[in-house]
Amino acid sequence: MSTHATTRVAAPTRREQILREAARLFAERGFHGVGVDEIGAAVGISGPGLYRHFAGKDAMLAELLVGISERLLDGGRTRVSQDAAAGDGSPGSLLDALIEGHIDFALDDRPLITLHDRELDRLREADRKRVRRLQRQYVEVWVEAVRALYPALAEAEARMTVHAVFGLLNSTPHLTGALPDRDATAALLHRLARGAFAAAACSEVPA
Amino acid sequence: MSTHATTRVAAPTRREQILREAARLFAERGFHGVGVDEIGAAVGISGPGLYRHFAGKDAMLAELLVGISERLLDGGRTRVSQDAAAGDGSPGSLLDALIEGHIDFALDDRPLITLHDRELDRLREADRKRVRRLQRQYVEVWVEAVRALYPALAEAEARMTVHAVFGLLNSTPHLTGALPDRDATAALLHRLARGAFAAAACSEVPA
DNA sequence: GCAACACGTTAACGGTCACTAACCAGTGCG
DNA sequence: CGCACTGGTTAGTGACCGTTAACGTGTTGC
Repeated sequence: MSTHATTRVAAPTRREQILREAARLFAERGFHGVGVDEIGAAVGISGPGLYRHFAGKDAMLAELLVGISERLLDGGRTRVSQDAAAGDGSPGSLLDALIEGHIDFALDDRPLITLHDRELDRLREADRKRVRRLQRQYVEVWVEAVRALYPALAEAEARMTVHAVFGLLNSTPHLTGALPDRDATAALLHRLARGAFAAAACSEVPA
Repeated sequence: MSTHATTRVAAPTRREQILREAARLFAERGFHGVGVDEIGAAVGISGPGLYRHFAGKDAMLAELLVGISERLLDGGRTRVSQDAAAGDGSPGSLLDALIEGHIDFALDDRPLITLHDRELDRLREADRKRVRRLQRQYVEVWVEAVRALYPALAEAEARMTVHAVFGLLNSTPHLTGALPDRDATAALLHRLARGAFAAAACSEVPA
């Protein structure tokens, strides 16, 4: 990859570099478990040099979590629009697109996924509310897609199912070590998610 | 251990009380995020009084995590034996029993479930290895049950599916606040898990 | 009665850690 | 040149926190 990269995806700026390493370290050892000196060391500068780029450790976590949540929501909404525009009819296409997008995210940004549901409580009130709002909106995008496909499914059950499927898709970080084959993993996860949704819709209230 | 405890389930001893509150606090704010004074305050004693019952903060976490892992594995193995003994034939009965047991655990001991996959790295090497070993054995119990029901499913995929289903079942702590109806929740989760397993077994390699 | 002990208490200590202060090298620019 | 600004550096500081020390108090067995 590009040391100079004359074109678009410019070389990763220092800020981004710091954020990436911080995400990795936070995911590995927890927010409180990693010191600013370690974060600095991970990008080649040491300790308080970070304060030229961030107001503090909290600010790094906040930017990470808000960033993840925004990217997830944006990605979801983009797929909704694309699917609506393409209007090719197949009823599950939107749900498939959402699942695929989430899987890409879970596989490519494992540290962020870990942080996303692990360190939310370490945020200041304002940031936490913002992240929760974004998360709620993302869930809502999914719930609508699910209910469009399975109209018989009640809203409460759809929402819980979406949460559960998130847990399923986000389970990849728990697989210690690199996973063997990315495509096969993605395909399997996709199948599992669809299976869960189908089961949710089937035999809704079992007497 | 027990001071005298002539009988079985005596009133909750101080130790157990401390463990429960510590689990709750660790789950809420992370191992490093909660101080010994808070744990003490949660059980009515203050600060260093805890050291009459535990060697240190680490020891509490270790006992919690080892305890969870042992209870899970024991529960799983018990159900395997019971199912084998009852030998009533229905092929999915063992898997259903495992799912049900895990759901009971996830719903009744939410803080422990949270700790179980969040704070493992805060343990000393020896304890961490022990917990991982127990977890691996528990997964293996599931993998065998799954492959007994779906013999066509490859072992690697079965194992990954089991991990994913754990993620699905363990998603309940993320549902902020008390869940509305325990039985309905359990039934839904059970259905989702079965759906995921069925999907894993279906159309194993898609060309 | 009293020694031993279980179970607390408060005070202090040592280390860690986020953050600040003060300082400094390079770069672009008039 | 001089000047400002960016992005570093090291040293220090105040707070927090896990742990230990020293001490006290009821209960229990002999």
